[in-house]
Amino acid sequence: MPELPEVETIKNELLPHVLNRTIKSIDVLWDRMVKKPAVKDFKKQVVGQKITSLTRRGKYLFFHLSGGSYLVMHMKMTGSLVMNSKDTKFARAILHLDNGKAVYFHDPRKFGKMWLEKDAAAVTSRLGPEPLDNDFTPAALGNILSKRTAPVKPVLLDQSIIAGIGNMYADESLFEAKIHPEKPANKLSRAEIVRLYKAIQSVLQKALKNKGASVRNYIRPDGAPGSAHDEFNVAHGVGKDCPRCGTPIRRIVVRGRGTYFCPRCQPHNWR
DNA sequence: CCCGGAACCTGAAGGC
DNA sequence: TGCCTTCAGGTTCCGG
Repeated sequence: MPELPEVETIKNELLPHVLNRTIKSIDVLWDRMVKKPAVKDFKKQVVGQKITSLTRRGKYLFFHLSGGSYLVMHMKMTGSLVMNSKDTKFARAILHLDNGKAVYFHDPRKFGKMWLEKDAAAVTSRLGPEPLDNDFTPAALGNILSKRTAPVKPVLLDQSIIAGIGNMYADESLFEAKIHPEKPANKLSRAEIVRLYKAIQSVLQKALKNKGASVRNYIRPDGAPGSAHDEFNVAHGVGKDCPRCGTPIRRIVVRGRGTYFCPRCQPHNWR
């Protein structure tokens, strides 16, 4: 599902198609995907606008419009953006551009949303730091974790704490850092914090290099899949056995989220 | 404040 | 083979 590496890939690959293009018309095929304003007003306010930039923050995508407002999109679990798609079975909205091309918002599960904001800060002010930004340091991560008593995994998933990490990259990062997903965040040792920091960086960078992970419907704007899932170690139980020690991968539920980990490499080493 | 759970959805997977 | 149930999970909202 689209997390930071997937949304970043969508942004990078969509940009050349949409930059400086004017939106000629919009088909909304599933009204409830438009959060605000009402569909009729939404269309009125978007049609005729030029796309002056495309940016990402966390898992949100921002189309900067010439009028100064922002068309915001969130893919949630099964959304994808495809240029000139031929498969329209799950198309929920279509943006027609003045170069004859069209952006298709596909979403089998209908969780995805798009809406208008006058100010991007309405969305971004509620988000924690970008994990790949320079100001996100091991010290910053340690500071965040030291204030939380919750299990470390749901802390990684909380977008107001760190933006962009979802279920699969949280599992992969904790595996790489050899940390049990249920270990209370404030009980991580200094060494574990550094390992987790490095793991988050390498897991996200590697996924970016591979253009995202194509599990659950994610495809890139040109219709091709990403390949980051080929390098997953534990997410979704891949392989069933730990690639490092051969121990069977375990699945538990942490705060309602399916969680895969190696009970031997990620030991219960507290209290 | 913090937490748990429901709601939103429907394709896929599992059980019988 | 096929019907029925359960699961998946990002975000928001509601209740305790």
